[in-house]
Amino acid sequence: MTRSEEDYIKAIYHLTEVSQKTIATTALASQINTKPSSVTDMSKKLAAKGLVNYKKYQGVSLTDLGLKTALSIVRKHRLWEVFLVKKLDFTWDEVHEVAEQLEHIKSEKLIDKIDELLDFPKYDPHGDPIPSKKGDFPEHDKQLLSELKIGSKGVCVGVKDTSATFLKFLDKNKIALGDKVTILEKEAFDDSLRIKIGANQLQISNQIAINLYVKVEV
Amino acid sequence: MTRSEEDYIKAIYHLTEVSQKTIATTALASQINTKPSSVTDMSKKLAAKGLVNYKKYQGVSLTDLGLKTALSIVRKHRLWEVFLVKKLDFTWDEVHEVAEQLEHIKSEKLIDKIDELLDFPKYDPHGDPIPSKKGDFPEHDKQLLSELKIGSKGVCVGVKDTSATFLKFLDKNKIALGDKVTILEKEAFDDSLRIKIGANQLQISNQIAINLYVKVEV
DNA sequence: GTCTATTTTTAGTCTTGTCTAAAAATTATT
DNA sequence: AATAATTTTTAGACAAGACTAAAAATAGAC
Repeated sequence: MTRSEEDYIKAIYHLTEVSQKTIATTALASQINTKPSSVTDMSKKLAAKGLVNYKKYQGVSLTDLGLKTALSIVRKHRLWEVFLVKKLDFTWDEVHEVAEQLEHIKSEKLIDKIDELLDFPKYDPHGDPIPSKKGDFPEHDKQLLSELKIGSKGVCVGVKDTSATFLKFLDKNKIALGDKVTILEKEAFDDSLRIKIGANQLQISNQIAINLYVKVEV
Repeated sequence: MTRSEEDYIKAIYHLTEVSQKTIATTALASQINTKPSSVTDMSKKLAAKGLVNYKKYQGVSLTDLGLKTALSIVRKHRLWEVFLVKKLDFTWDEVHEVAEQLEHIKSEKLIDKIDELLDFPKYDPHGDPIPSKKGDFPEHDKQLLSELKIGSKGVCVGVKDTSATFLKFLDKNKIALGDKVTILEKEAFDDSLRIKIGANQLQISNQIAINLYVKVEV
């Protein structure tokens, strides 16, 4: 598999996570920063290799083989991210670009050993689950902070937006994965929330609340 | 720089280590497993980028910029090799192929952090010196085992042939870098040597002796 | 010093992955 | 249901890198 093919497979996978059904040519093109005509060409090639289902004018979807391939790439990406943060002191907003390169390294032994070195982590630095070698995901009953009722408590477990901007903003506000949160108040006017996080109280905008995942205490 | 360009630069560097002068098109082609005509094309491109000196029919040599580039790639390659052996328990005959991929990862921070994690090693698992960030090499007065006189003592510090075949052969004979050796006898007939290595005695062929570097005790 | 033999370069082709512009199909509108 | 708008595909072109075959230059042999 070429690097480009892997990028397409991964992009299709990520789009499928949100929209379920087949991925439209234009959607894939914009995800991958290319033109629809290029996507059409590549779709044919990937279909010929048995990685995607493709019918003219109907977009693409991953085959079982394609899904397996995608999961292997996602696994590598997320394991490398953990490695960068845990072993090399990268911050969580720095890891993406480098992992984007490292995910294409071809060596099964390498990634297995990295997994072992990290003691088989289940989540990457942004709280995204790391598929196992077989492709299974750890189950996680996370929900967006914005969905919680007043008074409910939870623990921050992930971010939906993984942009450096958002991550640095969280750092600045001393919000980190693992922190305990309680919803104190909801402001109907702008959907902002007053929360207790760790020992502090904080007023956070809806924009934050809809991008922060929490695991609710039962 | 593309991956291909980096491969050319590295190959020119390695050929220069042995032969000093300008590198012939055919020599470079065979090093890189390609055809002379492809080398000519690439030579022009690299010359246009200021990485090599190239004049028709006269081969190529690295410019200062080219040398700097080569050293940076060699540095990355060798640091990754150390990482694979020290942190991930790869054997010294397994590391080359993977390092060949990892050396192309573009992130200055990444390689600096790897360097730090490994505590700034000076030699790779085969005993080859690791250039510093600035491009300086640790000095090393090594010589081939075959060049030693009877009775002289030394320590194994490197291998000239880094093929998996040779490395595994050394493993099988319990010869490792760091081992102390003494030349006991030289067989004029086939240039084989009887040596003391660690606690054992061993008869080794000239083929081994001309591929094993030792640092002589003074 | 001429005449081979070898090396190197050129010219033209191929593949991968991309693009633009135009044509075809699908979807939306009324 | 017919037409307009959008999406998708095709056709043709281009850049990077590589290859083959032929031409040109250099090196070696006598």
